[in-house]
Amino acid sequence: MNSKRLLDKSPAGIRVSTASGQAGNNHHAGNSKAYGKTVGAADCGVILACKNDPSTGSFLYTLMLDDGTLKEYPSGDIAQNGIALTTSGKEKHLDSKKTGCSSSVDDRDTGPSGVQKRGSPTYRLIVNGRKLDDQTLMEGRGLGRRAEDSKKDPLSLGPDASPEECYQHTSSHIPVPRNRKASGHADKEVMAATVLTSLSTSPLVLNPSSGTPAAVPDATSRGWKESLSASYSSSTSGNWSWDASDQSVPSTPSPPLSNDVSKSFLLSSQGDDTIEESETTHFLFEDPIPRKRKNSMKVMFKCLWKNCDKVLSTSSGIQRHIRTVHLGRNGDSDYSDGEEDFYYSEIEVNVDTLSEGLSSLTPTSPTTAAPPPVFPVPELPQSEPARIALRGAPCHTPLSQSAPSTLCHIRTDHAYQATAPVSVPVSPKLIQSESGISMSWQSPPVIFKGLPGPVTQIRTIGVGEKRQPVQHATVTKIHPSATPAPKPTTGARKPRGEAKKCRKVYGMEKKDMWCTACRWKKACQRFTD
DNA sequence: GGTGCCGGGTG
DNA sequence: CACCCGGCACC
Repeated sequence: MNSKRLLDKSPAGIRVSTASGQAGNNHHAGNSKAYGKTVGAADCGVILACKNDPSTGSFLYTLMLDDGTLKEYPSGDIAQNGIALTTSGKEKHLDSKKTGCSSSVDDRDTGPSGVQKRGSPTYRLIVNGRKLDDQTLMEGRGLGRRAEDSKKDPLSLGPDASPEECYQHTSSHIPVPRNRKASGHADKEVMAATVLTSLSTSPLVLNPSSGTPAAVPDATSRGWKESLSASYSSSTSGNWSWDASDQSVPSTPSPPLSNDVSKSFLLSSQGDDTIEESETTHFLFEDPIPRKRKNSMKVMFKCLWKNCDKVLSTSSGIQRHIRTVHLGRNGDSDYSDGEEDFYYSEIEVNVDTLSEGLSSLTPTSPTTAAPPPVFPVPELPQSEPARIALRGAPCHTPLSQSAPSTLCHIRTDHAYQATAPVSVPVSPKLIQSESGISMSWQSPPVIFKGLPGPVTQIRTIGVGEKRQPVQHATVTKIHPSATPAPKPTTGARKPRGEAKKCRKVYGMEKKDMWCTACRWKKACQRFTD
């Protein structure tokens, strides 16, 4: 279960954009495919997208150069300029099966046909005749990505980066490298890449064409959910910038989790969480060490103009882009009346890691304290360009939906000492942020401890335990009235769980195999109810 | 009576 | 805090 520990690094250098715009509305249509790949070579930037040019029948590769500018190259030019896209893989079957809509990533982990998921082709990007394998690719990247930001980057251009293949790949379909399990980093980045990729292609609220937030295509959602669930099963996955500075932002949209997500998560967790060697369990659920990732945020600027998803690394660049392309102004002039600010968003990309997310999800994490609200992003003031962190993306991307909400609980043997997630039995309608933004509070559909079971919620809700007040405290900050009256149910004992506990499983003679809680005569954390 | 685990004690 | 344990409720 190496896959449980994934996503140590976020694909900072990975930038994806839907060349055709439509911001997520048709990213399954196969009209345009986006691939993010940062190539360390100085003479190459980031391949942002590969899009089909219906007028010429050829394909255009959108490259972001290190200076933040975008250039488009016909596929022919790409080849002529020495950038060739090849693959050594044999992933055809995968591609054809997944018609670009379903997530291949999650299948890798959770699908029944897990075998096929291993051993992805080795995608290669050839730059000026130099074949860049994963190792090479990670050595240096454009977009200001620091070399240490990533050890591996399995996300590469699709197999046979021919236009054909390019065409077939949707943004939600990222080839998953195989035979990379050993390091584990590959999977991490795959997950990270998938998340970012899908995110960037999700509908933008500011995009009029995107319609209501709920308009996210099912396929997209499913892909998201699947990929996310995969990352959940990895036990460590993305912290989508839930850093402290962002907690104060009440407008962080993050729709409630779907049951699918939780289900997937639970299932995967359950599968992983069967009786194992305690050592393994310890390893898998080991508490990540919280770290600061403040300075690991890379700010990118994304054009919000309808049907335009340009992503540039500099504000000036994006402003220039908007002025020239969308506002029809003289591109040479640096004059800016600030109007451009309306048309691009600042995107914080956590270049550090996705996996550290869990570690930061402390009991006071907004995840538990403030369930992601569901609402459209209000118009952003001109004075401050839209600041949309990934988790706060204006659209209800699956990422924002679930990443923070579902990754919040770490299961450890000491988990009982941490604040356990509590499903507050409050109607979503009752919760409203002080800013007037309605928030949807659903009982976390995701059970934190890996072992699903109805009892868990009953238990957390119904019993006044020491751990509960912490939860209430944080909730109260959001909306005191939403907090049920403290239960003075002293003496109320929660019903005994039905699950076998360590004592029964291992027996007294193997007490050292018990979870710590059991050893300490605390509520078993290994076999939760 | 065995078990789970709360509540409290100790270092 | 980590660790331990008395004692009680549940089965």
